[in-house]
Amino acid sequence: MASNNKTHQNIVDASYKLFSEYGFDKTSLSMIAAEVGITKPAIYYHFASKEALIDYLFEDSFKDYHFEAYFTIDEFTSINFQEMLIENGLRILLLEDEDDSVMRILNEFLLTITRNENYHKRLLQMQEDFLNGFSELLEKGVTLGVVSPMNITARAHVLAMVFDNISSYMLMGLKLDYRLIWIEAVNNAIR
Amino acid sequence: MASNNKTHQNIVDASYKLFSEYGFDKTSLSMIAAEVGITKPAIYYHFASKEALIDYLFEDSFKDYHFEAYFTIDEFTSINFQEMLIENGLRILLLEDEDDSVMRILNEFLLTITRNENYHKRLLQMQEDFLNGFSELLEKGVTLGVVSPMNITARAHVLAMVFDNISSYMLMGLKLDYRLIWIEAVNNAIR
Amino acid sequence: MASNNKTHQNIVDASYKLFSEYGFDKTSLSMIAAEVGITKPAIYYHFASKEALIDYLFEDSFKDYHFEAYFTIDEFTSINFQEMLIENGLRILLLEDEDDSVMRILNEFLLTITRNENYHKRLLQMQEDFLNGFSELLEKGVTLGVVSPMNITARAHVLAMVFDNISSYMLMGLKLDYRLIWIEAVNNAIR
Amino acid sequence: MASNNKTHQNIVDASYKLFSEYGFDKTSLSMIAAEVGITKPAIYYHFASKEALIDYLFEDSFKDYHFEAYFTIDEFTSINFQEMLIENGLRILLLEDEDDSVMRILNEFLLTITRNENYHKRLLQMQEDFLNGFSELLEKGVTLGVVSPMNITARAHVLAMVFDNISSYMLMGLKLDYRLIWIEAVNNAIR
DNA sequence: GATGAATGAGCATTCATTCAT
DNA sequence: GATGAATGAATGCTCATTCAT
Repeated sequence: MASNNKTHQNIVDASYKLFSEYGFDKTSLSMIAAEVGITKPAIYYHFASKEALIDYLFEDSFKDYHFEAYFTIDEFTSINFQEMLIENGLRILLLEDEDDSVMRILNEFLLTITRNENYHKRLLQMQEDFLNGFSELLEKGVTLGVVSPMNITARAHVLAMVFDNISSYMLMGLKLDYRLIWIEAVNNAIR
Repeated sequence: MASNNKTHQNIVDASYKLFSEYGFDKTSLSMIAAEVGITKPAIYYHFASKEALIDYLFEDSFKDYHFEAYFTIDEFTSINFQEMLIENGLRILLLEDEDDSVMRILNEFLLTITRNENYHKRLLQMQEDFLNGFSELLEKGVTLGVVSPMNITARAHVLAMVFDNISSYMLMGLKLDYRLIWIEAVNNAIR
Repeated sequence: MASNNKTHQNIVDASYKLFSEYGFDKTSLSMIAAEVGITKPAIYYHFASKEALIDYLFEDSFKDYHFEAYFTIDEFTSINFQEMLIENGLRILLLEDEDDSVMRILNEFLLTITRNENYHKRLLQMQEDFLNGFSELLEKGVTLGVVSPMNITARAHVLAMVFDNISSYMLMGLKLDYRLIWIEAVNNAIR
Repeated sequence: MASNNKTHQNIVDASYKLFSEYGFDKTSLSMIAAEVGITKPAIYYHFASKEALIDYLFEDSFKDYHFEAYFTIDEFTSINFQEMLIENGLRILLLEDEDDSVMRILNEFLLTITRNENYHKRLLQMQEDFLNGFSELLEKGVTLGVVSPMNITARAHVLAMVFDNISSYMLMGLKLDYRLIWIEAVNNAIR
């Protein structure tokens, strides 16, 4: 699909940086070309259009954002269940160290999504991946006898919402004790 | 300050509609003028600039979005605490009936915010208003003897996150049992 | 011709100030209205158009700029001729103290003039008024026996040019010994 | 720096023509584009902005307007001094044949200058170049024993003013015997 | 693989002017 | 005498895109 050429990657990198800083609309191909150090038409050699470039970033940025990347469900046992759930979830905090770019652009997509069919479906799937992931996980907990079977779907969803919002709040710069929040949420979920 | 003129309101209405549909950047003043049925310069008679128009919408759309508009803390008693917390919170579901515009534009601001100092501060304050609101509420619950005093801050924050995300998920079109989710979250919080 | 109303004069004053500072094109009626503290359409009550306002200023600002306002030819005698010519001419230096506005706007007209038939004629007349004035003056000097008759036209023109340029150079901010320059020019002219 | 492209020069030529005819403000980029036969954005390929285009013309039009372009001081001797001064100075009359554009635009700058720091300095320098040039020239005349040493600065300045005004008056369309005027001025200066 | 040159479409903004009140 | 509201026309500028080289 993509030419595995250096310029190609430079364009992608510059795009992440600029799109996340200024948004899709306020970032022009000129800006990207300037950042890369090439001319505008050169971008067209690598991407058919601005939209195609954005599409590429969409695929690229979400390819690792799925439930199993965070929660390794197979490793959960009746003994380590609570601990695993807490530790796995706290991986989300690592985003803080990471480059803001991916988070910001992810958010950019979230907005674009409400208007763009293409992305909308894909994002709903992702969101549901997490909702289902937490549901399955809790169900496994029930099977293992470490999670109460009552309202597990609702509890899984609460968990998913908290997990989701931790990254949002971090992105916005709110300084909260996310660690404690997550632990509290987990404890409620498996209680 | 605002002319109490009909055109003024028409511009505001059209702006809500178009901005929420296409976003700030992709909505031009021409589009707004066309929607209202006036000429572009007429907008400038009512708003100094596109930015000023957006600012106006910002103030306008957030003026009723604060904790006390949802949670009437004074009416909470030891007897009705749980029930009130649940019922008050479920008001968020009413957004579903309401015009999407306000929600969408609210989201638009959320994105714009990461890049715009002006809005950023204001939104953080709003977010903190809710975080603090839930904290105070739970503290009152502790005083009333209906809420466990353990980790109340973390629990308040979990509650705030769930509350916050319910509107986001609704906006995205996810069909979940928000009622049950909220009840579950409340029960965990006051347990 | 003009309504002898206060607002009328305020508009004229504001126009002098703003036109001289920003030029005709870059000064809008809005700016003038704002400076006066009235609304734009109010200007139209006093002046039919922007052009009419400028015309008015043109007439107004040049009405006192003619040779006889500086050189009182009748008072020149064989005894005081040189002294009078010097002293009268030095009046031009007083412009320095005066508000820059008039000089600046005069210059603005000078430019506009090359493009506008209306003003062009009028300004040529003014220029010629000075050229002729100096010629007559020197001729009188010849009659009085205090000025050499050779090339008096050319010498009058030299004098006019120096006189003219003194104001230009002052306007531009050049710091020269204009006094000495004028005396030198006069001495050459009547030698 | 400048693309050695034909269009570039066409833009410059059209700009000279139109700016000198209508002034900077009343000449729009559309007009220039139409005159050249290209589209507006094409101008932006060659000049970053309207201001940048004007700057370019400023540099371009003044690059040959300095004292030494008219007066070849080294060739002045005690024998040819008067003759050289006259002949060299009369070169200014050649401007008459030349395209008005340059003179007109030069005048346009003169006005712009009173408001624009950038140009102001540069023009003052040019003016001073001539003032100093004439001073040096007369000083050389003194050294050569062909010019009286009295008030040479004032006399040099008178000369500069006459020289300067000859072009202005020609531009305005005044028909004078500039030849005789200049000769007279020179004779007075070296007398 | 990439550039120079150019274009069509569009945008936010400003301005002189008008007119009913 | 003056204002509120609006307009038509224009302006400088930007952008995504194209295409011959």
